[in-house]
Amino acid sequence: MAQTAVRRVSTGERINVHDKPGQLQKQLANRSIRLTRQRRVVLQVMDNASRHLDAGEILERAQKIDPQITRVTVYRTLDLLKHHGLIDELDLLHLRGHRHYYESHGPRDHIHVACLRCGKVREFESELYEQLKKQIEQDCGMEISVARTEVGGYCKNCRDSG
Amino acid sequence: MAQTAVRRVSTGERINVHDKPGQLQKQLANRSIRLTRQRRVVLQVMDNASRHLDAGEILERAQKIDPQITRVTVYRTLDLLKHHGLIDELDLLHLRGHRHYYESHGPRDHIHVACLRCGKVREFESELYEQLKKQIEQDCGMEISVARTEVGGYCKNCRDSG
DNA sequence: ATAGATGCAAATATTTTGCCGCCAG
DNA sequence: CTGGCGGCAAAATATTTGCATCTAT
Repeated sequence: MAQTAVRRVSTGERINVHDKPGQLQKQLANRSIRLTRQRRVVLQVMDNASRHLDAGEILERAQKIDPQITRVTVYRTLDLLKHHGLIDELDLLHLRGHRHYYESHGPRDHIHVACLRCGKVREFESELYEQLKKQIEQDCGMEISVARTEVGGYCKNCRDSG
Repeated sequence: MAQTAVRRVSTGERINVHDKPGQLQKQLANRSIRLTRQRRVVLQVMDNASRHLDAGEILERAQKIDPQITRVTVYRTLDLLKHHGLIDELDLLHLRGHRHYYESHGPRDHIHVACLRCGKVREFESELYEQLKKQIEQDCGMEISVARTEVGGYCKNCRDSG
Protein backbone atom coordinates (compact mmCIF):
# COMPACT_ATOMS: atom_id res chain seq x y z
CA MET A 1 0.00 0.00 0.00
CA ALA A 2 1.15 3.46 -0.70
CA GLN A 3 1.61 5.98 1.99
CA THR A 4 -1.25 8.29 2.68
CA ALA A 5 -1.61 11.77 3.98
CA VAL A 6 -5.03 13.04 4.80
CA ARG A 7 -5.58 16.70 5.33
CA ARG A 8 -2.00 17.41 5.87
CA VAL A 9 -1.51 21.08 6.40
CA SER A 10 2.14 21.30 7.14
CA THR A 11 4.03 19.97 4.19
CA GLY A 12 6.64 22.59 3.99
CA GLU A 13 4.90 25.87 3.30
CA ARG A 14 1.23 25.18 3.01
CA ILE A 15 -0.64 28.37 2.51
CA ASN A 16 -3.87 29.61 4.03
CA VAL A 17 -2.08 30.68 7.14
CA HIS A 18 -3.25 34.00 8.41
CA ASP A 19 0.03 35.04 9.87
CA LYS A 20 2.07 34.60 6.76
CA PRO A 21 2.32 37.65 4.62
CA GLY A 22 0.98 37.08 1.13
CA GLN A 23 2.47 34.07 -0.43
CA LEU A 24 0.65 34.97 -3.60
CA GLN A 25 1.75 38.57 -3.38
CA LYS A 26 5.36 37.46 -3.37
CA GLN A 27 4.80 35.27 -6.36
CA LEU A 28 3.41 38.13 -8.37
CA ALA A 29 6.24 40.42 -7.37
CA ASN A 30 8.71 37.78 -8.48
CA ARG A 31 7.16 37.78 -11.88
CA SER A 32 7.22 41.55 -11.98
CA ILE A 33 3.50 41.83 -12.46
CA ARG A 34 2.05 45.14 -11.54
CA LEU A 35 0.78 45.16 -7.98
CA THR A 36 -2.16 47.46 -7.68
CA ARG A 37 -4.15 48.26 -4.61
CA GLN A 38 -7.02 46.12 -5.86
CA ARG A 39 -4.86 43.15 -6.64
CA ARG A 40 -3.32 43.30 -3.23
CA VAL A 41 -6.74 43.00 -1.69
CA VAL A 42 -7.83 40.06 -3.81
CA LEU A 43 -4.55 38.31 -3.13
CA GLN A 44 -5.01 38.89 0.56
CA VAL A 45 -8.46 37.34 0.43
CA MET A 46 -7.16 34.31 -1.43
CA ASP A 47 -4.22 33.91 0.89
CA ASN A 48 -6.39 34.00 3.97
CA ALA A 49 -9.23 31.86 2.72
CA SER A 50 -9.65 28.70 4.69
CA ARG A 51 -12.16 27.23 2.31
CA HIS A 52 -12.95 27.36 -1.37
CA LEU A 53 -14.60 30.56 -2.46
CA ASP A 54 -16.49 31.40 -5.61
CA ALA A 55 -16.09 34.67 -7.45
CA GLY A 56 -19.01 36.25 -5.63
CA GLU A 57 -17.67 35.38 -2.22
CA ILE A 58 -14.26 36.65 -3.13
CA LEU A 59 -15.83 39.92 -4.21
CA GLU A 60 -17.74 40.18 -0.93
CA ARG A 61 -14.67 39.68 1.18
CA ALA A 62 -12.61 41.98 -0.95
CA GLN A 63 -15.19 44.73 -0.60
CA LYS A 64 -15.10 44.43 3.16
CA ILE A 65 -11.46 45.35 2.97
CA ASP A 66 -11.83 47.90 0.21
CA PRO A 67 -15.40 48.76 -0.85
CA GLN A 68 -14.22 50.21 -4.13
CA ILE A 69 -13.31 46.91 -5.67
CA THR A 70 -15.64 45.81 -8.43
CA ARG A 71 -16.77 42.44 -9.64
CA VAL A 72 -14.97 42.91 -12.92
CA THR A 73 -11.65 43.42 -11.23
CA VAL A 74 -12.13 40.24 -9.27
CA TYR A 75 -12.75 38.28 -12.43
CA ARG A 76 -9.79 39.82 -14.16
CA THR A 77 -7.50 39.16 -11.24
CA LEU A 78 -8.65 35.58 -10.89
CA ASP A 79 -7.96 35.12 -14.55
CA LEU A 80 -4.50 36.53 -14.14
CA LEU A 81 -3.71 34.23 -11.22
CA LYS A 82 -5.15 31.26 -13.01
CA HIS A 83 -3.04 31.82 -16.08
CA HIS A 84 0.03 32.03 -13.94
CA GLY A 85 -0.86 28.78 -12.25
CA LEU A 86 -1.05 30.44 -8.86
CA ILE A 87 -4.62 29.41 -8.13
CA ASP A 88 -6.72 26.42 -9.06
CA GLU A 89 -10.23 26.51 -10.30
CA LEU A 90 -12.66 23.84 -9.13
CA ASP A 91 -16.32 23.25 -9.47
CA LEU A 92 -16.64 20.65 -6.74
CA LEU A 93 -18.73 18.46 -9.00
CA HIS A 94 -21.33 21.21 -9.23
CA LEU A 95 -22.63 20.26 -5.85
CA ARG A 96 -24.18 23.66 -5.48
CA GLY A 97 -24.91 24.83 -8.97
CA HIS A 98 -22.53 25.74 -11.71
CA ARG A 99 -20.26 27.99 -9.76
CA HIS A 100 -16.52 27.88 -9.84
CA TYR A 101 -14.39 27.85 -6.78
CA TYR A 102 -10.86 29.03 -6.36
CA GLU A 103 -8.05 28.15 -4.05
CA SER A 104 -4.45 29.18 -3.95
CA HIS A 105 -2.29 26.47 -5.39
CA GLY A 106 -0.30 24.70 -2.71
CA PRO A 107 3.02 22.95 -3.18
CA ARG A 108 1.37 19.58 -3.71
CA ASP A 109 -1.73 18.52 -5.58
CA HIS A 110 -4.59 17.23 -3.56
CA ILE A 111 -7.86 15.56 -4.31
CA HIS A 112 -11.18 17.08 -3.33
CA VAL A 113 -13.50 14.58 -1.76
CA ALA A 114 -17.04 15.84 -1.35
CA CYS A 115 -20.06 14.29 0.32
CA LEU A 116 -23.02 14.58 -2.00
CA ARG A 117 -25.40 14.78 0.92
CA CYS A 118 -23.90 17.01 3.57
CA GLY A 119 -21.66 18.86 1.17
CA LYS A 120 -18.57 18.62 3.30
CA VAL A 121 -15.38 18.79 1.27
CA ARG A 122 -12.22 17.15 2.40
CA GLU A 123 -8.77 17.33 0.91
CA PHE A 124 -6.75 14.22 0.33
CA GLU A 125 -3.18 13.69 -0.64
CA SER A 126 -1.69 10.41 -1.72
CA GLU A 127 1.52 9.01 -3.05
CA LEU A 128 -0.66 6.90 -5.31
CA TYR A 129 -1.88 10.08 -6.94
CA GLU A 130 1.65 11.19 -7.64
CA GLN A 131 2.37 7.83 -9.19
CA LEU A 132 -0.71 8.05 -11.33
CA LYS A 133 0.39 11.39 -12.70
CA LYS A 134 3.82 10.03 -13.50
CA GLN A 135 2.21 7.15 -15.31
CA ILE A 136 0.14 9.53 -17.37
CA GLU A 137 3.19 11.58 -18.26
CA GLN A 138 4.99 8.50 -19.45
CA ASP A 139 2.17 6.75 -21.23
CA CYS A 140 0.80 9.86 -22.90
CA GLY A 141 4.08 11.59 -23.56
CA MET A 142 2.75 14.54 -21.62
CA GLU A 143 4.26 17.17 -19.43
CA ILE A 144 1.58 17.75 -16.86
CA SER A 145 1.10 21.25 -15.58
CA VAL A 146 -2.33 21.02 -14.00
CA ALA A 147 -4.12 18.11 -12.41
CA ARG A 148 -7.50 18.16 -10.84
CA THR A 149 -9.42 15.36 -9.21
CA GLU A 150 -12.80 15.68 -7.62
CA VAL A 151 -14.60 12.80 -6.03
CA GLY A 152 -18.18 12.62 -4.82
CA GLY A 153 -19.83 10.09 -2.59
CA TYR A 154 -21.43 9.61 0.77
CA CYS A 155 -19.54 9.93 3.99
CA LYS A 156 -19.95 7.54 6.85
CA ASN A 157 -21.97 9.98 8.84
CA CYS A 158 -24.51 10.50 6.11
CA ARG A 159 -24.77 6.80 5.34
CA ASP A 160 -25.57 6.05 8.95
CA SER A 161 -28.08 8.79 9.46
CA GLY A 162 -29.83 8.46 6.17
CA MET B 1 -29.81 13.13 -42.39
CA ALA B 2 -29.90 9.61 -41.20
CA GLN B 3 -28.87 8.39 -37.81
CA THR B 4 -25.79 6.58 -39.01
CA ALA B 5 -23.57 8.16 -36.43
CA VAL B 6 -20.58 5.90 -36.27
CA ARG B 7 -18.53 5.99 -33.17
CA ARG B 8 -15.23 7.41 -34.23
CA VAL B 9 -12.43 7.37 -31.76
CA SER B 10 -9.91 10.03 -32.48
CA THR B 11 -7.48 9.36 -29.72
CA GLY B 12 -6.82 5.76 -30.51
CA GLU B 13 -8.11 4.82 -27.12
CA ARG B 14 -11.42 3.06 -26.83
CA ILE B 15 -14.15 5.37 -25.74
CA ASN B 16 -17.61 4.13 -24.97
CA VAL B 17 -17.20 0.44 -24.57
CA HIS B 18 -20.93 -0.07 -24.83
CA ASP B 19 -21.09 -0.75 -28.52
CA LYS B 20 -24.79 -1.31 -28.62
CA PRO B 21 -26.77 1.77 -29.42
CA GLY B 22 -29.36 2.79 -26.93
CA GLN B 23 -27.49 1.89 -23.84
CA LEU B 24 -28.81 4.94 -22.09
CA GLN B 25 -32.36 4.28 -23.22
CA LYS B 26 -32.22 0.88 -21.62
CA GLN B 27 -30.89 2.26 -18.42
CA LEU B 28 -33.76 4.68 -18.13
CA ALA B 29 -36.30 2.03 -18.92
CA ASN B 30 -34.82 -0.17 -16.22
CA ARG B 31 -35.41 2.57 -13.74
CA SER B 32 -38.95 3.04 -15.00
CA ILE B 33 -38.36 6.63 -15.88
CA ARG B 34 -40.79 8.03 -18.36
CA LEU B 35 -39.40 7.82 -21.87
CA THR B 36 -40.71 10.71 -23.90
CA ARG B 37 -40.07 11.42 -27.53
CA GLN B 38 -37.75 14.26 -26.59
CA ARG B 39 -35.78 12.22 -24.13
CA ARG B 40 -35.30 9.51 -26.68
CA VAL B 41 -33.70 12.01 -29.01
CA VAL B 42 -31.35 13.45 -26.42
CA LEU B 43 -30.35 9.97 -25.34
CA GLN B 44 -29.67 9.05 -28.91
CA VAL B 45 -27.43 12.06 -29.32
CA MET B 46 -25.52 11.19 -26.18
CA ASP B 47 -25.19 7.57 -27.15
CA ASN B 48 -23.83 8.39 -30.56
CA ALA B 49 -21.49 11.19 -29.57
CA SER B 50 -17.89 10.46 -30.34
CA ARG B 51 -16.64 13.44 -28.43
CA HIS B 52 -17.65 15.55 -25.50
CA LEU B 53 -20.48 17.91 -26.23
CA ASP B 54 -21.70 20.94 -24.40
CA ALA B 55 -25.36 21.71 -23.85
CA GLY B 56 -25.57 23.88 -26.94
CA GLU B 57 -24.07 21.24 -29.18
CA ILE B 58 -26.39 18.63 -27.79
CA LEU B 59 -29.33 20.89 -28.54
CA GLU B 60 -28.10 21.41 -32.10
CA ARG B 61 -27.79 17.74 -32.80
CA ALA B 62 -31.06 16.95 -31.14
CA GLN B 63 -32.84 19.53 -33.27
CA LYS B 64 -31.47 17.97 -36.41
CA ILE B 65 -33.29 14.83 -35.45
CA ASP B 66 -36.36 16.55 -34.09
CA PRO B 67 -36.56 20.33 -34.58
CA GLN B 68 -39.17 20.70 -31.90
CA ILE B 69 -36.83 20.05 -29.05
CA THR B 70 -36.07 23.07 -26.93
CA ARG B 71 -33.05 24.16 -25.02
CA VAL B 72 -34.91 23.83 -21.75
CA THR B 73 -35.69 20.20 -22.36
CA VAL B 74 -32.06 19.50 -23.07
CA TYR B 75 -31.04 21.05 -19.78
CA ARG B 76 -33.70 19.20 -17.91
CA THR B 77 -32.80 15.89 -19.48
CA LEU B 78 -29.11 16.36 -18.84
CA ASP B 79 -29.94 17.08 -15.25
CA LEU B 80 -31.97 13.92 -15.03
CA LEU B 81 -29.22 11.80 -16.49
CA LYS B 82 -26.63 13.41 -14.30
CA HIS B 83 -28.59 12.73 -11.16
CA HIS B 84 -28.94 9.11 -12.15
CA GLY B 85 -25.23 8.87 -12.73
CA LEU B 86 -25.72 7.96 -16.38
CA ILE B 87 -23.66 10.82 -17.75
CA ASP B 88 -20.65 12.70 -16.50
CA GLU B 89 -20.18 16.39 -16.53
CA LEU B 90 -16.76 17.78 -17.33
CA ASP B 91 -15.29 21.15 -17.95
CA LEU B 92 -12.00 20.01 -19.43
CA LEU B 93 -10.12 22.46 -17.28
CA HIS B 94 -11.96 25.33 -18.94
CA LEU B 95 -9.73 25.02 -21.93
CA ARG B 96 -12.34 26.77 -24.01
CA GLY B 97 -14.17 29.01 -21.62
CA HIS B 98 -16.54 28.05 -18.88
CA ARG B 99 -18.61 25.54 -20.73
CA HIS B 100 -19.61 22.17 -19.44
CA TYR B 101 -19.29 19.02 -21.42
CA TYR B 102 -21.19 15.81 -21.12
CA GLU B 103 -20.44 12.22 -21.96
CA SER B 104 -22.30 9.01 -21.31
CA HIS B 105 -20.79 7.22 -18.39
CA GLY B 106 -18.99 4.09 -19.48
CA PRO B 107 -18.49 1.00 -17.35
CA ARG B 108 -15.16 2.25 -16.13
CA ASP B 109 -13.92 5.65 -15.06
CA HIS B 110 -11.33 7.30 -17.17
CA ILE B 111 -9.12 10.32 -16.88
CA HIS B 112 -9.25 13.19 -19.33
CA VAL B 113 -5.85 14.32 -20.45
CA ALA B 114 -5.86 17.56 -22.38
CA CYS B 115 -3.10 19.43 -24.14
CA LEU B 116 -3.23 23.07 -23.15
CA ARG B 117 -1.83 24.14 -26.50
CA CYS B 118 -3.47 22.07 -29.21
CA GLY B 119 -6.53 21.22 -27.15
CA LYS B 120 -6.53 17.55 -27.97
CA VAL B 121 -8.20 15.46 -25.30
CA ARG B 122 -7.27 11.92 -24.66
CA GLU B 123 -8.89 9.41 -22.37
CA PHE B 124 -6.83 7.33 -20.07
CA GLU B 125 -7.63 4.36 -17.90
CA SER B 126 -5.41 2.96 -15.24
CA GLU B 127 -5.45 0.33 -12.57
CA LEU B 128 -3.61 2.85 -10.45
CA TYR B 129 -6.66 5.08 -10.65
CA GLU B 130 -8.89 2.30 -9.40
CA GLN B 131 -6.51 1.72 -6.52
CA LEU B 132 -6.49 5.40 -5.69
CA LYS B 133 -10.25 5.44 -5.46
CA LYS B 134 -10.25 2.42 -3.20
CA GLN B 135 -7.72 4.13 -1.01
CA ILE B 136 -9.93 7.18 -0.74
CA GLU B 137 -12.92 5.08 0.17
CA GLN B 138 -10.99 3.41 2.93
CA ASP B 139 -9.16 6.37 4.33
CA CYS B 140 -12.08 8.77 4.15
CA GLY B 141 -14.81 6.30 5.03
CA MET B 142 -16.50 7.27 1.80
CA GLU B 143 -18.64 5.42 -0.63
CA ILE B 144 -17.62 6.96 -3.93
CA SER B 145 -20.28 7.42 -6.56
CA VAL B 146 -18.60 9.88 -8.89
CA ALA B 147 -14.97 10.45 -9.67
CA ARG B 148 -13.57 12.91 -12.11
CA THR B 149 -9.99 13.61 -13.03
CA GLU B 150 -8.83 16.12 -15.57
CA VAL B 151 -5.22 16.72 -16.38
CA GLY B 152 -3.68 19.46 -18.46
CA GLY B 153 -0.24 19.71 -19.93
CA TYR B 154 1.70 19.81 -23.14
CA CYS B 155 1.86 16.88 -25.49
CA LYS B 156 5.03 15.77 -27.19
CA ASN B 157 3.97 17.23 -30.48
CA CYS B 158 3.39 20.69 -29.09
CA ARG B 159 6.56 20.66 -27.04
CA ASP B 160 8.60 19.88 -30.12
CA SER B 161 6.97 22.42 -32.36
CA GLY B 162 6.65 25.14 -29.81
C1' DA C 1 -56.84 9.18 -15.28
C1' DT C 2 -52.93 11.39 -13.61
C1' DA C 3 -48.31 12.26 -12.29
C1' DG C 4 -45.00 14.04 -14.51
C1' DA C 5 -42.98 16.27 -19.02
C1' DT C 6 -42.72 19.84 -22.33
C1' DG C 7 -42.80 24.65 -24.29
C1' DC C 8 -42.64 29.36 -23.93
C1' DA C 9 -41.08 33.40 -22.05
C1' DA C 10 -38.96 35.63 -18.71
C1' DA C 11 -36.01 35.68 -14.77
C1' DT C 12 -31.35 34.60 -12.88
C1' DA C 13 -26.72 33.87 -12.79
C1' DT C 14 -22.30 34.21 -14.46
C1' DT C 15 -18.64 35.96 -17.16
C1' DT C 16 -16.79 39.03 -20.78
C1' DT C 17 -16.04 43.41 -23.39
C1' DG C 18 -15.56 48.38 -24.97
C1' DC C 19 -14.17 52.55 -23.70
C1' DC C 20 -11.87 56.00 -21.10
C1' DG C 21 -9.61 58.04 -17.31
C1' DC C 22 -5.95 56.77 -13.90
C1' DC C 23 -1.91 54.88 -11.49
C1' DA C 24 2.28 51.84 -10.60
C1' DG C 25 6.70 51.42 -12.04
C1' DC D 1 5.73 59.27 -18.79
C1' DT D 2 3.19 55.51 -20.42
C1' DG D 3 1.34 51.02 -20.96
C1' DG D 4 -1.12 48.35 -18.41
C1' DC D 5 -5.11 48.48 -15.03
C1' DG D 6 -9.64 49.55 -12.90
C1' DG D 7 -14.42 51.26 -13.20
C1' DC D 8 -18.74 51.63 -15.39
C1' DA D 9 -22.24 49.95 -18.07
C1' DA D 10 -23.76 46.97 -21.19
C1' DA D 11 -23.33 42.73 -23.81
C1' DA D 12 -22.80 37.96 -24.25
C1' DT D 13 -23.43 33.35 -22.23
C1' DA D 14 -25.35 30.04 -19.57
C1' DT D 15 -28.84 28.10 -16.73
C1' DT D 16 -33.25 28.02 -14.11
C1' DT D 17 -38.22 28.79 -13.15
C1' DG D 18 -43.47 29.71 -13.37
C1' DC D 19 -47.23 28.28 -15.47
C1' DA D 20 -50.42 26.32 -18.78
C1' DT D 21 -50.76 22.36 -21.67
C1' DC D 22 -49.89 17.87 -23.17
C1' DT D 23 -48.60 12.78 -22.87
C1' DA D 24 -46.57 8.27 -21.39
C1' DT D 25 -47.95 4.88 -18.62
